Amino acid sequence: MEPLPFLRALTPCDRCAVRKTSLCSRVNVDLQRDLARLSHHRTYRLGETVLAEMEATSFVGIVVSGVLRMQKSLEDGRQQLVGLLFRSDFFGRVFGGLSDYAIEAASDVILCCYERRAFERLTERFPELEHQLMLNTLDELDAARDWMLLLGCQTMPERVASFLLMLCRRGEPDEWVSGANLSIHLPISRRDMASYLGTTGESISRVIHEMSRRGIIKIRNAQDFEILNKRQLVRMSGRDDLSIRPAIAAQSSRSPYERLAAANGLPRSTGFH
Amino acid sequence: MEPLPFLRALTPCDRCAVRKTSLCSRVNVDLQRDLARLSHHRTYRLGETVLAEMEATSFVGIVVSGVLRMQKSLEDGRQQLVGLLFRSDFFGRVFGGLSDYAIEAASDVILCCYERRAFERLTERFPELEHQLMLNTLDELDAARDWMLLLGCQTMPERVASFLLMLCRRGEPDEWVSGANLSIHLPISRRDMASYLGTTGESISRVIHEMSRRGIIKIRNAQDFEILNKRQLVRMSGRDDLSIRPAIAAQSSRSPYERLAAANGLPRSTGFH
DNA sequence: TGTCGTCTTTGTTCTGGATCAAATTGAAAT
DNA sequence: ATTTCAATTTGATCCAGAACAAAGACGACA
Repeated sequence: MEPLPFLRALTPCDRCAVRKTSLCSRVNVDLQRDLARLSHHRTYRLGETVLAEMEATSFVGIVVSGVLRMQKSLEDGRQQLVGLLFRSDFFGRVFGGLSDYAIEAASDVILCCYERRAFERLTERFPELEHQLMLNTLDELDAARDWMLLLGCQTMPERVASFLLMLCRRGEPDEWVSGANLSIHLPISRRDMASYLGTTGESISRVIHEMSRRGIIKIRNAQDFEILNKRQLVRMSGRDDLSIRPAIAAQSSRSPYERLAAANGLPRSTGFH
Repeated sequence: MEPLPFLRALTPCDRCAVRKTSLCSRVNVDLQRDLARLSHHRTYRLGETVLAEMEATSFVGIVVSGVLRMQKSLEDGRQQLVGLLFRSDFFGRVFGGLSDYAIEAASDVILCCYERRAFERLTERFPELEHQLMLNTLDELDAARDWMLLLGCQTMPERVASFLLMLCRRGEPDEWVSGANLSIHLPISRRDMASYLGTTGESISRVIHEMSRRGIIKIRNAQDFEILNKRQLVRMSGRDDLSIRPAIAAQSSRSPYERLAAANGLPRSTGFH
C-alpha cells in the first residue's frame, strides 16, 4: 500500500527512469527511503573506468542508463568481457571488497550509486535487501554458466546468434517492436562483442554478413540490425529459444549421457546449414 | 545409522567430516541444531545423476565426500562442465527451483542434504544463513567468471596448468604435502576434464605428456601426478599464482587498455616456450 | 569540403586443436 | 590367466577461425 504523497518527502527515486524494474524498488518503503537518502548519481563517458580490476570496491549501485562492461585481463593484454550490465542492473562487488574484474563504461552511462560499506550495513538491518541481492546474484551465476557453455563448446555462428538474441531480451526495451521484425541496436563496439564471445572482430564481421546474405538479418549499419527470421536465428544459436523459458520445463526422459550417445558420429558442421 | 536415544542431543553433525569448513558450521548453534534436524545423508555412485538439468530442485546440501560435477548440455550432445564441487561445498539451486544444469556424481559421493523448501524457510527465519549462502554464491560467481576468462582466451597448455593448480588448492587436502613436490590426484575422467576446459581428451593427453617431457610434472599413472616445478607450472598457466591472493592487491598503475596497447604485436605462442 | 584517425569490412595465409583412426593400457568379469 | 570393454595415448589429417594485411566507411574537426 503506497502512502499518500504528502505523507513523506518525495525522493529523486520517485521519478527515476529505472524505478519500476530495479532491485531498489522491490523492497519495502522504509528501506526505499533509506536507500534514496544514501544514493547519488555519477556519470561516465564511453571508455572510462568505473572500478578497476583488483581495486577495493568503494561503491555499488544500479545502472540508470547506458551499458557497463565487466572485464578481466591477463598480463599480456588479452581480455575477456565477463558480463554486460544494462539499465536497472546492479553492479559492484559487495561483501569482500576486491573486485576481480574491471567495470568500465561501454557507452556513456548514468549510475545510481551507494557507498559500499553503508549499503552493506543496510543489508544487515534489512534482510529483504540482502535477499533481493541474493536473487540477483543467483541469476548472474546462471548467466555466467550459460556463457561458459557458449565459450566452451559453441561455434562462432552459434555465439553470434546467441548474442543477438540476448540483446533482444536484455537491450533497451523501447528499441524493439514485438512484431515480426525485431530491431537490434548494438550498444558496444565490435572489439567488446568479440571479447564477450571469445573471438575476434573479423570473425564477427564475417558471421554477421553471412547472416545477412542468408536473409536472417538486415544490416542497417554497423550497429543496427533487423531480425528478419527469428526462428532461424534461434535455430542457428543452437539453443532452445532463450527468450521463452517455461515456468516448469517438461522433464526430459533422456539423460544427457543418453543424448550424447545418440549424437555419436555427428557430421561436422560449419555452423551454417 | 541411528543414534542411540539418549544421545539425541548430540547431532550427527558433531562428528561430521566437513564440520570445520562447511557453510553449516559458520552459523550460530540454534541454527546449527535446526539444520542438523533437517539433514539426511544420501550416497551416489560414480556417474549417477543427483539432480537433472531443468528438473525442479527438491533438495540442496553439502558435499561430505567425493566430487560432484555441474554440467550443461546442448540438444546435439555437446556438453560443458560448468563447475566441480568438492568436500564441504554447497550444492543445489535455492530460490527459483529449476536448476539449469545437471548435478552428477563425478566419483562415489556422500551428500548431506536438506529438503529445499524447508531450507529456504530456514533462511527466512535466520538471515545469517542467507548471508553465508550469499558469500558462497558470490565466490562461485567470481570463480565462474574466472573460468570464462580461461575458456574465452587461454591456450590449452594454460588451461591445463590452471586446472592442475586449481586442484592443488581445492582437491583433497590430505592428498598433498606442502613441501617442494606436490601430489595431484585427478578425481575425474579425461572426458570430464576436457569438458571443463572446453577441449578434447586427446588434447589434454598431449599437453600433460608434454609437461612431463619438460620435467614440470611427473606422471605416476593416468590420474596421479606430481608437480616437480610449481613455479614453471604457474608461469605456464598465464596467471598470477592462483593460490596466493593477497588480502589487498597492489594497485596496478596501468589500465587494461594501456596494457593492451603495450602488448600489440606480440609474437604467436605455442603455449610452451 | 578535405584530412585525419578510428572502426569495420574484406581478402589471404597459417596454425592450434579438433577430428578421425589405431594402438596400448588397465580394470572387471569369467 | 583370458576375454571384454572402456579409458587413455599416440599418430595422421583437416579445418574453423586466428592472425596478418589492406582497403573502405564514417565521424570529428577545421
